[in-house]
Amino acid sequence: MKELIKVKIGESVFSLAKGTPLSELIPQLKLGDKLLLFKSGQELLDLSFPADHDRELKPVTASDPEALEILWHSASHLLAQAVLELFPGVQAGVGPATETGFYYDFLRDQAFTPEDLVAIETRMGEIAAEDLPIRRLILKKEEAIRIFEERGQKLKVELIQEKGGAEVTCYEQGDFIDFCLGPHLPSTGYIKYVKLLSVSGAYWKGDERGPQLQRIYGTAFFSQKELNDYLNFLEEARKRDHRRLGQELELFHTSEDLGAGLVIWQPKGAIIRYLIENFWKEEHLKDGYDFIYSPHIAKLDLWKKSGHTEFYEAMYPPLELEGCQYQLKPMNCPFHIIAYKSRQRSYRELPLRWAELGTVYRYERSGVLHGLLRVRGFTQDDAHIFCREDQLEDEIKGVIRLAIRLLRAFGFENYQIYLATRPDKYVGSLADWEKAEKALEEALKSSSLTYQIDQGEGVFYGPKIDIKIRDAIGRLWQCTTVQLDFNLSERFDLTYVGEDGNFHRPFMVHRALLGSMERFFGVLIEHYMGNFPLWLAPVQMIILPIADRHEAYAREILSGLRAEGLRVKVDDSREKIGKKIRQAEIEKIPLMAIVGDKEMHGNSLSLRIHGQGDQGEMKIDTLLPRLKQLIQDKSLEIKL
RNA sequence: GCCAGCGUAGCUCAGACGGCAGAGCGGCUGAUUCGUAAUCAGCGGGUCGGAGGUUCGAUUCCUCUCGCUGGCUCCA
Repeated sequence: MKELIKVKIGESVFSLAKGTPLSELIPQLKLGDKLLLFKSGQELLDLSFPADHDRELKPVTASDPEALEILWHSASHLLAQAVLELFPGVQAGVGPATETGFYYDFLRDQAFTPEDLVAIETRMGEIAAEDLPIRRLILKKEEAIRIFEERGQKLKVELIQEKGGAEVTCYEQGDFIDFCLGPHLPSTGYIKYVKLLSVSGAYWKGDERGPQLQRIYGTAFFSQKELNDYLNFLEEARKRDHRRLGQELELFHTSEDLGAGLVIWQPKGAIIRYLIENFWKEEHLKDGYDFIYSPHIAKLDLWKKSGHTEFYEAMYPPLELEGCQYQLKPMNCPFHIIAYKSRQRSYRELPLRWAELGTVYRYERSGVLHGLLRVRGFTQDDAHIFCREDQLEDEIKGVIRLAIRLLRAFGFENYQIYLATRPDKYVGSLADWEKAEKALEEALKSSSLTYQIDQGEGVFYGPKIDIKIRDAIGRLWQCTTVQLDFNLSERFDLTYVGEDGNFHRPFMVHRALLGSMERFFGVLIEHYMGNFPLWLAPVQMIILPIADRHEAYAREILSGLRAEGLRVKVDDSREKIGKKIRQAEIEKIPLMAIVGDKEMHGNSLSLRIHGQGDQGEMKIDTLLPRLKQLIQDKSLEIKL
C-alpha cells in the first residue's frame, strides 16, 4: 500500500499515491488543456512532477504571469530539438528564457543563415503540431552522462559533470532529451506561436577565452495576437530608434572621420542640450550645489594616485608632453578632490556639493559602442558631495529628491530602484560600509520609494543606489547612480577639522543623475519619439505663408515671437501649403502657424498642432501668453 | 576585443558574368501664387567606405583596414 499524499486545490482536497504525477489530477480539475502547471508556494511544478508530500497547489494557466516564462523555456527546448534534427553533429549548449523570449546556444562550425532560421522555425511548427508529450525524467548521473555521450553532446556532458548530483533531472520530448531542471509545459502542442528573431555569437559559459557558440534568439506567445503585438512593439521600438531619429531630425552626427564613439551635436541637438543643461544648473543651484570646471587631461601620476591606472581598464593611452605623461580623463572625481584639498576644510563648511557637466573619455571596446547610449567621449552630469557622517543620510535623500525632480520634468514617472550592497572584495572599514548602507537604505525608505536590494552587487569602493527609468513604451534605462566612495577619500587622504579639533575623514558621494548628456539624450529621443515637448523643441513654431504676398506678414509675426524668446522660423519655400505642412509634420515641429489673406487682415494666425491637426484661427495676443506658460511649465503636451 | 552580417548619390535603397553606375526623396533652376500631410518641368549630384593584391580590365574576387548593425564579454 503506497503512502497517500494530500493535495489541496482551492477548497477541494485530493489524495494521490506518493510518486504519481500531478497530471492524475487533470480530469478532476475540469480545466482541460488550459491547465499548464501547478504553483506550490513560489515553486512551479509541471504536470509530470510526482506527488512528494502534502501541498497546497494553485493551477497555472496561460493567463497567469508565470506561464510565459515557462512557455519560453519550453520553446527553447523545441528550438534545440529542431536544430539537432536539421543539423546533425551540432552540439547544444544552454537555452533559458529571457525577459522577452528565449535563446539556445549551439556549437557549429558554419554560421546559421537567415534561411536556416526559417527552416528551423518551420520544423519547430511541425514538432509542435505533433503535440509530443514533454516528460520529466530522473536519471542516475552516470546514465545521463552515457545518454548525452552517445548523442555526441559533449557540452551537456560537461554541464552534468559540473552541476549534476547523484541523480539528475532531464526532460524528454520525442527523440530529444535535455539536461534541465524544468519546469515545462505538458506538451509541444502548446508552443504554437513562435518567432525566431536573430542569431549572434555567445561565449560558452560566458567566458571570452572559451569557445564561441552561436546563439539563436526567439520569442513565443500563447496566441497569434500576443505574438503580433510583440512584433509590433519591436517595430514601434525601431521607429523610435534614436540613431535613426537623430539623423532624420538632424540632432546629432557621427562620422568615420571622427572615430568610433565620438559624437557631434548638431544645432538642433545642441539647443536641446543647452536647455537641459540650463534647467539642470538651475535645479542644482536651488539645492545648494556649486559648480566646478576642470580640464580634460591631467598628469598620469594623478591617475596613478587615484588608482585608475591600476583598476580602470577603459583609459586611453597617455600622451607625452615635455617629458611628462598626461592622461585623458575617464572621470571627474580626482579634479574635485584636488579642489577639495586646495586648502584645509572645516566641519562647518560641510557638506560641499560640487557639480560639473564633465566631459570624459573612455576607451570602450569597439563592439560595445551603440549610438548615443554607449560612446567614448561623453559628458556626465556629475557631482561630488563631501559630508560628515551625520549629514550622509540627508545628503542621499537630497540627491534622490533632486534626481526624481529632474526626471519627472521629462515625463519619467516610473522607476526601478536598486540598492547594491557590499561585495566580497571591498575597500574601507566594515563599520563605514554598514553606516553607508544604512544611510542609503534609510534615505530610500524615508523618501517612500520602493526599491530592491542587489546583495553584494556594490562596487568595491562603496555601496550604491541605481535608478532605472521606464520610458514611454515600457523599456528600462539606467541613468541615475549614487555611489559612496571609500577608496578615493582614503587614497587622497581627505580630511576636515572637526568640532573636536581633530582630523576626520569626510564621506564622499559620487553621483550622476541623468547619467550622461549623450545617453540621456538618446533615451529622451526614444521616449518622445522625436516629438520634443514645447520647451525643448529645437523649432517651436514654423510660420507657413500661403502665398508670396503673405511672407512679409509672416516675418512680422516671426520677429514679434522671437523677441518674446520663442524659437520660430518661416517656411518661405514656394511650395503649396499642403507640402509645407507635410514638411513641418515630418520635422516634428510642435506648432504650425498658417497665414493667408484672412489672417493678414485679422492680424491673427491659424494654428495647427503637430499630431493634433487644425486648431482654427486665433489672435497672437491670446496665443502668446498661453505658449509662454506651457514653456515655463515644461508642459509635456500642448493643450490650449 | 570576439562571432555573424553590412557599407553604392545628402537620405532610403536597386544593380551587375569581372566590361560606360541607377531610382525615389532631398538639393539647385524655372514655371505655378495655391487654405491644413507631397504642383509640374528641367538640371546637377558618385574615388560603389579606405588601402593593397589578382586580372587586359575590379564597385563586383582575395587580403588588410576604417565604420556601422545584432549579440557575447566588459562597464570605476
